[in-house]
Amino acid sequence: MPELPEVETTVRGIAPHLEGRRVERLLVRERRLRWPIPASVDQAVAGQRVHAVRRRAKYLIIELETGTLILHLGMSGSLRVLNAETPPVLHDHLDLILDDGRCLRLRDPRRFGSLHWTTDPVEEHPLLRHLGPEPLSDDFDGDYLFKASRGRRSAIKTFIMDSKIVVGVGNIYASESLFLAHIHPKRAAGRVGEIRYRMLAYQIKQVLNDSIAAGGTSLRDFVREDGAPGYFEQALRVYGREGLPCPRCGASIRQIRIGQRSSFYCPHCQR
DNA sequence: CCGGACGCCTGTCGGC
DNA sequence: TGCCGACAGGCGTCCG
Repeated sequence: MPELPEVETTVRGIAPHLEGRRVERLLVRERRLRWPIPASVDQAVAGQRVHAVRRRAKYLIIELETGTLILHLGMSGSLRVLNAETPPVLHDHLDLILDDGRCLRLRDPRRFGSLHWTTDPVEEHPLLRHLGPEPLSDDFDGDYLFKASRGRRSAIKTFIMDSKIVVGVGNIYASESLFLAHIHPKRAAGRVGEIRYRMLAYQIKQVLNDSIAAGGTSLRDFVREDGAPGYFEQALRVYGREGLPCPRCGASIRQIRIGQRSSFYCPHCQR
């Protein structure tokens, strides 16, 4: 579900409601997320001031006074800021209850999301330690991708979805950016040239920024912190558009599987 | 080290 | 109408 733009949209939406507030308590209704939430987390966070809310890869980082909450939305998670008295519905697994009568509520039907608490520097957490650069940062560019891809035989789509290479590029934006850069998604990563990688890095930044500006993509259950959907779905060029005409040349968009994931491309524009 | 397959879980949809 | 398999925005783990 949420890729980088959806997580970024969520962070921007919730940060103003959380920063500077105090966490009254953490209310967990379902501990069995991707990893069970230890009961000790509830004790650890109670009473603490929220210093900052930010994003690293697809993780939401909530900095408290003595440590950090690391929240992942998995495939189907979404966060909303609600009055704490609002009755929970099915799959509303936890509330971070604030001192102003509101709460941050996680809904996650598939339970692939997770919540971790750490008192160590967050970048050293096992889940974050080996992550590659942020795609919207200056360390990410075509030269970096070109060097990192030498000798790689995997499909370029799989390559750019590898979080050790670059974070935040999920199944939707991988297809979209490869279309915009005119690269066939099955091309071996090691056989893509420097010029193409410059174009690809540029298009990854472009499509992520455009999606953030539209509030992300709401294919199924993603909603923003206020319950509104994102509007980038209507801007998708190839994802989910099998059989429809390519917006550039009119050829029929194809759907194939690469590494067990659906992939969409234009057979005429992408080689 | 690399690449590919699997599984975690619920909901939805298409075909029969 | 009901059932069943396929599939869905992620990602850690295991195996060759």
